[in-house]
Amino acid sequence: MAQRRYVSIKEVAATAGVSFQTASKVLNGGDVRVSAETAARIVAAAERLGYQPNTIARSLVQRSTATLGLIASDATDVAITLASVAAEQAARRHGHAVLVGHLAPGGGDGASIVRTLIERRVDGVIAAAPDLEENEEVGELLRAHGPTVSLQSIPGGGLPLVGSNHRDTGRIATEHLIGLGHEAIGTVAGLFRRRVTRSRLHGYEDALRQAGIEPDEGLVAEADWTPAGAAAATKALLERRPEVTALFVHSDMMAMGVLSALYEAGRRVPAGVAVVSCDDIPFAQFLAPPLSTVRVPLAETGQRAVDLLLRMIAGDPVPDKPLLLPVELIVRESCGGRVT
Amino acid sequence: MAQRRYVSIKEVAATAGVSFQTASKVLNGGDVRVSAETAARIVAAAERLGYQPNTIARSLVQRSTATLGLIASDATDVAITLASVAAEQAARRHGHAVLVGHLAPGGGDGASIVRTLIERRVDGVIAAAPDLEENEEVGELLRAHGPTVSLQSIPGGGLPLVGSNHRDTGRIATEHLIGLGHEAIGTVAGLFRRRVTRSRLHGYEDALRQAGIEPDEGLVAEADWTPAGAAAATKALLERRPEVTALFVHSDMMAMGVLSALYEAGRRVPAGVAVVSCDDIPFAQFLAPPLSTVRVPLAETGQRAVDLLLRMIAGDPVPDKPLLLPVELIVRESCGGRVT
DNA sequence: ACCGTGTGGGCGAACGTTCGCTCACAGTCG
DNA sequence: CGACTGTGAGCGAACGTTCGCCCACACGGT
Repeated sequence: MAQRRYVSIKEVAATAGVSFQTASKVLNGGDVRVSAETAARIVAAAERLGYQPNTIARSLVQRSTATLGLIASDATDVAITLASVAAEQAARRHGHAVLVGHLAPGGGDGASIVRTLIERRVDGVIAAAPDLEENEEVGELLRAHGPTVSLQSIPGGGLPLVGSNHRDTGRIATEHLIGLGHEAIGTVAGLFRRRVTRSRLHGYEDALRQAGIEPDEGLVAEADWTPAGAAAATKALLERRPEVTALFVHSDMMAMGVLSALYEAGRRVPAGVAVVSCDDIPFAQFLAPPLSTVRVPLAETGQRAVDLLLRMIAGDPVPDKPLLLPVELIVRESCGGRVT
Repeated sequence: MAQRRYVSIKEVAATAGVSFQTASKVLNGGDVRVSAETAARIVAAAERLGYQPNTIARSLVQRSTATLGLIASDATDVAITLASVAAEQAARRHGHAVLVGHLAPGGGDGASIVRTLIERRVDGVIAAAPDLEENEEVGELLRAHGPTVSLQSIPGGGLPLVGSNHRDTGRIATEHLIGLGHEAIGTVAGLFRRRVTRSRLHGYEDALRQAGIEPDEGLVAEADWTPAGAAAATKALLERRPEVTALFVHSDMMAMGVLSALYEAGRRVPAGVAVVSCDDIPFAQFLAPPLSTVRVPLAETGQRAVDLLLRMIAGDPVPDKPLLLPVELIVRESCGGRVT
């Protein structure tokens, strides 16, 4: 457990009887103007001594750390975790490590996280935290810093975005409910000040209007993305509009709270109230009843964000349009119908 | 978005009219043998130029990166996510950044992750991936490397551990079920080859024997920690021992699958089968019915691991005994009784 | 014998810091 | 008035690499 003294390339070179720069060439560099035997000797020495290249020193001269920064939210939200894990794995596949920072609840420490990342000279940043949407300072820091891809809008704009079409999501979910014959369709939405929420609400209203149903504000409940918040919002909604027969919920995590509130209120799902949600987190099918939901390609979002970021780092132009991945309705039982 | 050219301390020094070493002293060092006015001038210059210290260079000379490595499992398991997020936040509170690697399913890339961390010269490593328990190579690398704290046993031993008392967990859950009058108590366990599983199973048997009930192997089902695996295991158990009236499940994530399988089999919870699980992940109370579970202090585990790791890095002796945090039964509805 | 041309390897410089020593200068004391 | 002390700042070296230029040597052709 003793603090390991790392062996440097100089020691390797010494035991192989060459200059350390030559050793560097064969061990890490590509410009191999070295005879095969010398190279073999160096490699053998490195092997024997257990040489581990010091990427810190390398980064210093190359001015690039092969490290990405990832800002994630507090992450009791499984959906975000999914995207960020996928992002990390994708980055590693491309030889990059990932430095993470998880926002404290509220997201007030965003700027300090970004500064940490900058000081460590990450080559680029992925912002996977909805809370950042309200953080001006982070937006500025990120824009000033360097390549950044975000998974949600960042104040001030100008940062490339990878995500999904939220308006479609809201529309698809609502249309499905309409198709099943529902008319009093409520929605348990995320925080109104978030774009995701507003887009999904637009999709919801689009579908309603298209079916000739006038949206009713009383059927819209705001919640804070947590199961607890959603449960409370659902309870209030139920009291306000007991005639509601279907609910579009803005995330699977919130759907858990909704289901729980419905259960407590004695409303059966789907018989009493039909539920469609969004995300399709891995255990959505294990809820009771199995959740019908509009699948958002979370893992793919993470990967695509990394791909894009890496291209930007390589010098490719940044896209001017957000990259929106398609969503897809997954029908299970909570909506009460296999009508697709 | 252009690759930002960072301003170095030399530029700051130049505009302040001092040597860069002096600037270094006031900006980052502690040894301030500098007049107040000079210092002010330097700080002002740094401010104006937007100086961001380059920790890469600093790390090189100080031979310490103020960065920790975190190896996490694939992380659809909320419990692990909880611990690792808490660990990251604790690390940051102490001025350390965290480099993460998420194991691929199966955990075969553990060694490559560790190597990435070592090459980046992390000051210490936290292993928060149960899959590592079967990875010899990772054990060796970690032991050879430097300070490491693990949240589960690592092959070869010798690495300090922070966790909870799994045997207690199994005992407490089972005792509660016994106290409610159950006798045919089954268990949906994790993978048998994991220590956690064996310890919890021991606790389960302890409780049974203490109550004069002889453990029945047919009542023990193995699952792979996923909801899907647990659902399948439950189904099989139900067919094998339809007389079972209570189930101790080895994790809340698996409990979701268990609940789902029970629901499908038409067994009501808790009326038909009582369920107690372990972990108490944040949404355990939003399952249907709300889950009774033995709370494992996951976040605290992550924090304590970081505390310990930091102390080890500072040179404190490594503890010879695992640090086991106490667990606590949380009674909700799935067990069918408020008897404590 | 001379010049060119490869080939194999050495070597200085640079990356941006920290660390500790040196040094100039002014003030204080005997 | 000289020696000592303390203060403020400079400066060389080092951390472990990569990068590109330089050099020695051997070989082939004229």
